[in-house]
Amino acid sequence: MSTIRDIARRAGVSVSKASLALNADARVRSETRQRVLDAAVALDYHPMRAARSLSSGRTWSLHLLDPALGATLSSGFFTRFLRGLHDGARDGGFTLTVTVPQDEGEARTILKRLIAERWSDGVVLMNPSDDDALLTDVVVAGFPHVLLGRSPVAGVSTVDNDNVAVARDATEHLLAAGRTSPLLLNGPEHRTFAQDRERGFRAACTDAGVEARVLHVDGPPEAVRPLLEGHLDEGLPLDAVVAVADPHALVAMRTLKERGLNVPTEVAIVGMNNDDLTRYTDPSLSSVDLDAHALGRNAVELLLAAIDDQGVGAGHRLVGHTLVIRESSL
Amino acid sequence: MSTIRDIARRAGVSVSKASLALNADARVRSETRQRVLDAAVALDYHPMRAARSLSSGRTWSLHLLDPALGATLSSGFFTRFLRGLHDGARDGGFTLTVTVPQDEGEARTILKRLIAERWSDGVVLMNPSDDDALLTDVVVAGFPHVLLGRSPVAGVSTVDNDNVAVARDATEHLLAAGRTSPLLLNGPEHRTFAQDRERGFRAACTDAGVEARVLHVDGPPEAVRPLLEGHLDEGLPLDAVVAVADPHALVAMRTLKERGLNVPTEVAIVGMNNDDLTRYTDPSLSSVDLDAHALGRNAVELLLAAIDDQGVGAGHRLVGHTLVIRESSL
DNA sequence: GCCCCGAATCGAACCGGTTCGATGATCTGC
DNA sequence: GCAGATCATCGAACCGGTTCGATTCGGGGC
Repeated sequence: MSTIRDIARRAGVSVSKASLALNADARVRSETRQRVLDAAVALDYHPMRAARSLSSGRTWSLHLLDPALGATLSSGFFTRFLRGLHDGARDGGFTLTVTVPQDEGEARTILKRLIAERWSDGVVLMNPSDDDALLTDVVVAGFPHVLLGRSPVAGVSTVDNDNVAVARDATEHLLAAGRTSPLLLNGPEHRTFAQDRERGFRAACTDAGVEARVLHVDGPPEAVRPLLEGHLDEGLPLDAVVAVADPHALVAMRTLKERGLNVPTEVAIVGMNNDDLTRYTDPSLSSVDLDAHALGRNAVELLLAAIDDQGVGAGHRLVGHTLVIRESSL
Repeated sequence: MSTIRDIARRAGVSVSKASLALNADARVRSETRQRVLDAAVALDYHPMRAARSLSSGRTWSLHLLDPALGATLSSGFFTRFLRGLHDGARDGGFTLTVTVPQDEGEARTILKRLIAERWSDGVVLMNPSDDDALLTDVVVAGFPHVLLGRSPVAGVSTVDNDNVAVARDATEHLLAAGRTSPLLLNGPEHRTFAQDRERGFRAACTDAGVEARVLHVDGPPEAVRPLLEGHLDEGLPLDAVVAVADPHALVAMRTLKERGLNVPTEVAIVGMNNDDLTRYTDPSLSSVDLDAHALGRNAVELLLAAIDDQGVGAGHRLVGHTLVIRESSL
């Protein structure tokens, strides 16, 4: 393993000049710089990360902190988001590190260590639960960060979809085809994304002059079944379902079929997240693609801006979505 | 931010003794150690990662290098594997870093930098393509590593399932129910896992005295459709399908239904990887769970052993699997 | 009472980079 | 031709830990 001192010796310059040359500093003549670079190539020199971090104060790494490891979202969403983060980080010369705490408490401990031990220059927060402590921590510490989703705490940078529009678009698509009794299978009532989606759903229903019905699913996708059966048992009309996530849509589809209702002729369904397998189900599932990759890239952009300029305030980005129409809503 | 010198000063000891105390060295009296620890807590001291790395030569981080980011596997598999890696790393006091090269060439560059810049103590290799260069690199460098899958190159540590048994179990399950015309929808012929699974499939067929038919799918899951249609058009008998991955199974299921064949009564199907959504499809899909979490944990264990004892040779671990029976093979 | 050994302790060196401050050389302008 | 500014250059300090080697101290054995 060669060090910068080896390079300096071979190029016949001092260590300090070698460092400046390698970092393209203007104070070194281009002819000298070339000699240093040649030496570096000849000796297959690579600066040691730890040493560089120690002296420069930059770690050149970003951190993803996700208590659920994307478990509550569709799995395809998580990998695409990760890839988006990664691509952005790489373009900025950064590395991506992932930590998966078991719960919110551990997440806080890890976040504190992460900041105190200075092993990352910034952090991406995913899926924090309703406890705002984590977000408050990061704001108080003034540490570069970005949250996926909408923040209940002020001063937090965020990247998100326009969830109102996401739900409105899905609903309008169903209503435009002449459906008149739509149902929203929504997430837990207290989560902001669920509130936004409900607002979008209701707006579309109002515009079309139809009644909006909403069920809140708290728990695994299987919880959809009894809720939906209850809805049908009450004799309420139903010819369109908007589901907060694809697994919920699939459980709904299955439940409806078992009750003798055909999808999509009698009931049309649209899910969200555009999970990998949606195109292979029977019938294939329409879904709103949230462009997880773009969410990731935008998250990193905000993060890098905060790192470069610590004084910058909280930033916010909204990322576009796409309705992917498949058989379940034809 | 407090440093170890602050701790030493407050505890009234030298910096060196503070360091020893913090690392629980036997040379320091427990009473003195306590004083140091108290000082550390009082000042909320956290040793800076970069400094520790530089002096100790350990980065306390592991690296996952995956050109495909699990894209070729079911998405649920990747996150479970990642979680297994993460849990193992955490128990060993390590951090997990993920890098996602665009292709095999970039993967090699990154691997070389990773080793040269010493930003990880070990690397987990996933999905290297058929090019053996990457594996050869890591063996030549003598760098701690572990490969997910079977290695075509000698001297590589591996973690894998017993793919022969995986396919045999799935096939036996179908044949035990009285099926007599099984078909294996396998992966690319040149991949070792596909070869192993074919062997297991054929073994089970031979034992049961039925003819083994195999189709090789190279490309996206959609490629299953024309292959399977060709098989049916030839008039070949078919009452059982073993698919190399769940998406393939779903495409097969769909194709069969469109040809008027009922699943599972006329044709039973078993997939592999036990993807998240398999339980929500219609009918729900039987699948072999490869215990991705255990694969991850075992990978880390091998890695840590190699890091602690550089002299240790290549290690190999086989992880058990579980057949999850659902409606598609009843 | 003396010597030896081990334990406790500390200062200093070290890891491999970056950056500051001083020095000497070259150039400009009058 | 010389003062003053500009520039290249280098040694040394620094980042914050770990670890080596030397020193001091106390206790046990003869």
